[in-house]
Amino acid sequence: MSTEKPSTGPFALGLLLRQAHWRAVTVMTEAFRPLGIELRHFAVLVVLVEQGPTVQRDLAAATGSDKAGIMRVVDDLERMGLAVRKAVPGDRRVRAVEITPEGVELFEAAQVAAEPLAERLVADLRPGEAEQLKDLLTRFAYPAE
Amino acid sequence: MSTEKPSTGPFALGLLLRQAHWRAVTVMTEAFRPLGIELRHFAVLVVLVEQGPTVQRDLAAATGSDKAGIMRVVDDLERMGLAVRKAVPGDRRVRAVEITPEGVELFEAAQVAAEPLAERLVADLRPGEAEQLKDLLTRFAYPAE
DNA sequence: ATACGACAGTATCACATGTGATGGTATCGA
DNA sequence: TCGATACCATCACATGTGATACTGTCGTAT
Repeated sequence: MSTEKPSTGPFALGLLLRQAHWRAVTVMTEAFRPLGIELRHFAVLVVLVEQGPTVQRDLAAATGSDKAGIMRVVDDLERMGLAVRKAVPGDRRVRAVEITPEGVELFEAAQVAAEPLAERLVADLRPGEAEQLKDLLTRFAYPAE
Repeated sequence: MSTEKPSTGPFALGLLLRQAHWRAVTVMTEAFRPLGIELRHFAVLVVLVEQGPTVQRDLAAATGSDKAGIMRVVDDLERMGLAVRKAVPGDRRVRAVEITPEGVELFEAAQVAAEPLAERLVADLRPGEAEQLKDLLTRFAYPAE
């Protein structure tokens, strides 16, 4: 599935981003496989840990998927016992999603599992270059205004 | 569709790559829309221009999609008159895909259309940083060996 | 008070994409 | 020459994803 090294031209950067993203996704997916979850499940868990109980609408906004996709992910998480939907007093339309103790446990296990892989991803970069890359990517991905 | 700025941790780099890649894809897709093709069509054209007539299996390897996907893309290109399947003398199993003059024409038009957008993508970076980013991404995406 | 628009969540559909099976051809070895 | 094996392109199918329509609830204004 690996692609060729791109040549120059206006598309070089895009192709590089694609390949780099693909590599990161592949490695992380592999890391999560033994835990029984996929990236998108974990992405939701991250938000739940950082923000506490969250409405599905906000989960969709925070992860970039749409509400239908979030519904399926939350369905999965609920089936696995990693999160629960709870009624919100005062607004019966919304159902807040809350992480369970099992979910927290798995989240921490995922952190531990991912750490060495994240290290290995940037192993070929010289000291400091990883931070440099993150800085450049941040400014590229979130241009001013 | 835009996601939140990622925090720190082992996943920051992956999330940044995702967001950066998404931005590049969005911009380029928009650039190709008036030409009537999509990114994956153009990706095949790039290979055809750079390497000349190419077997479908190699196209699949070069673009990262699978053989069935390549078949559908080549179907599209043939329908649009941008490429043709030609029998290969000496091996009747394979059909080499070759770009047509119309294909070359559209390829060059796409280059012209993409150039200013590629500039704009890196407009927020300081001089030289675009090359730096490309260099880092290359070493990240294609680790030694 | 009720009628209306806005919105959260759900269910359903259409479509795109990846995987396994099939047909046909070339290559190798006996 | 013939049979076995390898390989390419295609087809048919299953799976997953995004878009659409629907239900129930809330806020608001008349």
